[in-house]
Amino acid sequence: MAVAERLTRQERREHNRLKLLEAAEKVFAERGIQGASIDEVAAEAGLTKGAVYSNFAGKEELLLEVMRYRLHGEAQAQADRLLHSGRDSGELVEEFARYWAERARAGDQEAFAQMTVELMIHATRNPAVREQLVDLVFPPASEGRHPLSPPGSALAELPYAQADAILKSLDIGMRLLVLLAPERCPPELFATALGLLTAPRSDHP
Amino acid sequence: MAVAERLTRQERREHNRLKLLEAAEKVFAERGIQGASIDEVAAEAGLTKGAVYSNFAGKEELLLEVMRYRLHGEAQAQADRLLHSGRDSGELVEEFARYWAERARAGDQEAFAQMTVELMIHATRNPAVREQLVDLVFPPASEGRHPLSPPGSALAELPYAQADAILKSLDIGMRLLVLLAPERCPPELFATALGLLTAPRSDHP
DNA sequence: CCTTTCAGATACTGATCAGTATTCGGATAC
DNA sequence: GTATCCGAATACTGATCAGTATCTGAAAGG
Repeated sequence: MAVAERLTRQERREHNRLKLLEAAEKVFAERGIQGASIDEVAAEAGLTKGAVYSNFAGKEELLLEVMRYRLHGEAQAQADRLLHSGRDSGELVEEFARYWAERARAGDQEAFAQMTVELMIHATRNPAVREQLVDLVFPPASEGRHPLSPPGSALAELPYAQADAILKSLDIGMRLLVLLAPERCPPELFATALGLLTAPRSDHP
Repeated sequence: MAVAERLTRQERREHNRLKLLEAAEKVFAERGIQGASIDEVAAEAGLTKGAVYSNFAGKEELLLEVMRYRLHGEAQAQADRLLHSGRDSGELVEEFARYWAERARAGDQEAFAQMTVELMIHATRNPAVREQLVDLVFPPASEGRHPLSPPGSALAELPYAQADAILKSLDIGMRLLVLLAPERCPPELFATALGLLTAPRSDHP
């Protein structure tokens, strides 16, 4: 285990960069964005402040890099795969809801949810950050029907952007309530809410 | 205007306490909970740090007092009146949605929304705060049908607590998205979402 | 009036932290 | 093997801030 690895400079640098990103996610979530210190992030990664400033321009850039790293990471890829598989909409909704609850229960997700919300608030006060975060949260809009709204449901009658914004609101809002009070807002409730939104429309034009 | 008012000690103290609460709300929203300094809150109120520590035990208590003040204040009273007037559920939903959008657009609401979300996150890390905030956000549960879910709607078939949690998730989540990106998530979308949730159920048992 | 009281002002302390300047040591290049 | 380079460690600076200890002036009380 403790075999001193012999790495090239480049390898070592990349390795350290990743360790810093992971440490930052953890520490930012634990302490809050404003409460987290660069020193603590570095220590969590087994490095020092020098490493942080050598790899990132400052706290703010570190923050955004963590978001990018995560959003492009495995978790998001998985959700995307689920969302854009050619699957039937009905079971897709069910599966997505199950997946959501499962991840909400898993601890690893908590850190990210906390950081996301905090970064949103932070972005509200900082136009430069806001712009970048909006691009991350609302990627270039698709057209047509939202993958999570089965044809025939009321949700499916909305333009993509609207359905998307509604679902994202529910997603982020419920994540927050689950974090705050899982006993009042259990993760399974997401499936219920999603069910309501995607229920077949009672059709009188 | 600048007539030096002659007040009793008690009057002056109460007056200053209120000024501090209002200043705190503004500063906490502008700078963030961790970023706001007691000195700045005091200055915003035209007072000094001494006044804050004379009226509140510390930063944390000030924070919670602001929440209580606001939640019991005029705005909330108004919403409650709306919610519990004996009105017909259908127009109640409409009116509530209109009210929601109107307040989301008004600047005064922004500060509170930001503070609420931040305090939620803060509470997540601090059990004592969490407990108090949960009591504020989820007041002693009512029974039966939720006032915002018209009889016959799918939402009305859920227990009060579940309907409540779903609506609160949507509320807080959309507030956050409206704050972050009103151009992607306009306040009117709340009415749309609420309409979906409270649409009459397509009834096959 | 003159004394007491106390809300709030002022002054201070200790701690934390972002960012910078400098140094160090191992990898790289020759 | 020696010189160079550069990523990270270390040391330092200036600023901020929560909380405390002390002081002050005006209202309360006689």
